[in-house]
Amino acid sequence: MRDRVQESANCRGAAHRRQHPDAHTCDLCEARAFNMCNALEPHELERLASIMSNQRVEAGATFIEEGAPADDLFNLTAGTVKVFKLLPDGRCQITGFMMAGDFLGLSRGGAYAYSATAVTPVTFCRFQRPQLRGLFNELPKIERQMLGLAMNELMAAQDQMVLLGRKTARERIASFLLTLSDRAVRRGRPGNPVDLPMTRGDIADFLGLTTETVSRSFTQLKTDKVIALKGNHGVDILDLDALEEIAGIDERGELAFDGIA
Amino acid sequence: MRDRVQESANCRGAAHRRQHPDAHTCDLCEARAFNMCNALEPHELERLASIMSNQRVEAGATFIEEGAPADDLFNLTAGTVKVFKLLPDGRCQITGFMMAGDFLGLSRGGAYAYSATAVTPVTFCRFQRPQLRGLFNELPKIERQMLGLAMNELMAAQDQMVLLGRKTARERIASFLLTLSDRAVRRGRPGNPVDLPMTRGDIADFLGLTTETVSRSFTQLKTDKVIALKGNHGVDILDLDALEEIAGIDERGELAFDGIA
DNA sequence: GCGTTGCATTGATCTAGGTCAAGGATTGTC
DNA sequence: GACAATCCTTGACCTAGATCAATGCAACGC
Repeated sequence: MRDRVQESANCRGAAHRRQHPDAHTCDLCEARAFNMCNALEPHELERLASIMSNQRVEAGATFIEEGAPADDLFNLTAGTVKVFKLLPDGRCQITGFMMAGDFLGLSRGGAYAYSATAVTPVTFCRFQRPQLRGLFNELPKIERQMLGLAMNELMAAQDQMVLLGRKTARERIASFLLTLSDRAVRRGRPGNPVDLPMTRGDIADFLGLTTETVSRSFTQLKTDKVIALKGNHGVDILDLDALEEIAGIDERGELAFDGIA
Repeated sequence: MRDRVQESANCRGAAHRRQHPDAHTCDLCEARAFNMCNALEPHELERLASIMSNQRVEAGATFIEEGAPADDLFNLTAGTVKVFKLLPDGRCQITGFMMAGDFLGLSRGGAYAYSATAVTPVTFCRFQRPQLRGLFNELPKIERQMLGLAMNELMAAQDQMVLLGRKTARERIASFLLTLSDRAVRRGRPGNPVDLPMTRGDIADFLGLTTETVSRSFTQLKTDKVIALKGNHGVDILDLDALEEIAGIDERGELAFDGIA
């Protein structure tokens, strides 16, 4: 979980795209509709593509390490990434699972503010900070778009604080499933058989629980006929109303950020 | 805690400033150095002041209510505000204590994403969203500044998730004291006798604990000679190293956001 | 100056979820 | 397609912090 990704070693497979980044790359991008490129015109997109590289990392690769020099910014185009922080004694808190369209690379004092590990194979656009900063002046639209993304993430973080501070294990699991379902829908995928690419341990580290409690809560919801488990990485929502009731509603409803308002 | 503030009823005292907002108002602003006005030239500041109103609310006043139409944005200039969310059954999670320079008024789907109540008497600049949005086009600097503020808040939120998800009661209290101390220093106030304007109940709702546990943790730290209590609203840090050790370090260190990098 | 009234502290007890320990089920590899 | 390596589930037990219940204290109005 802690080995740094070597570009040369881990980014095969996307190499040809990396060497010829062009507008075409962006045309095919599945994340296009909900990331910072959203508002850009074709020629602006080309400008953006000219300063980025397309990369791919395998599941398990840690490509951002908390405290390391924050040279780059990442925009996910496919796959799932866990973003986490460690306490000195090794306790882990996952602060978010990132998916297509999400941004990565927050820095504080020039160092990454968190670590990031691929949960599935992942592809992303990689930007060098100075170049991206230059582009901000050229295309202020991007900055506005990023502000929107940041605000959305901030609201998601606040929901997560409510979850971590005040919800029971059962409520946390219910909220988690609904959130994942919503995110899938927003990305044009089915919201019902919920896809759980991460392990029970990851879910535990995200929800402030232990693997055992996560497992027990799943079986409890299964016993109550609210969900059905499809292997380790899928969940069927059998009774959506019940699940929402358990979760305490609130997380549903559009996560749409309205400009700055 | 839930009564809506009536402008006419609660904003006396600042009325004359509200009717004549001008650059002078901003000249005297104590929050100037660390809020969104930071980067503005005098004439730009004047432009900003022309679309805002200065207001004051008393301790206990709830001036933002979750779910209400998010018409305005607020920029605190003095005092402390608690930002919180409620679960359907009344459980409360405070997602942050806001101070001079902080922004308030995040919205989702046109409605405020949280409630905000003044912990002490509070003053703020109030903006109507459409007007502020217009100004963004005119002064993109503001947008950049806001992006920085949002990123900083996001990092603080991530630290808080680690606290809520993985820290013990004792560690939470230690972290909380250090964070408050740092924020005071960043605002040019003494960092050592830490000022706690909020109640034990508020602290509990922020740290995901109960009043009793907060109280017990304070007395425990007092017994260990790490802190001394100065009444209910002040704490002397006697052994900073010990406190940092208990907190798990990490939150200290500049919260400085580096542009977008 | 003196009740009143919300805080804060402290104690006794309870419990949700953690910890420890054993199997079972998947998944990937050769 | 069998083995290894994870990952998941379940059970027995334990503990940090919640809950319930007094009691102490200090700020404020009159």
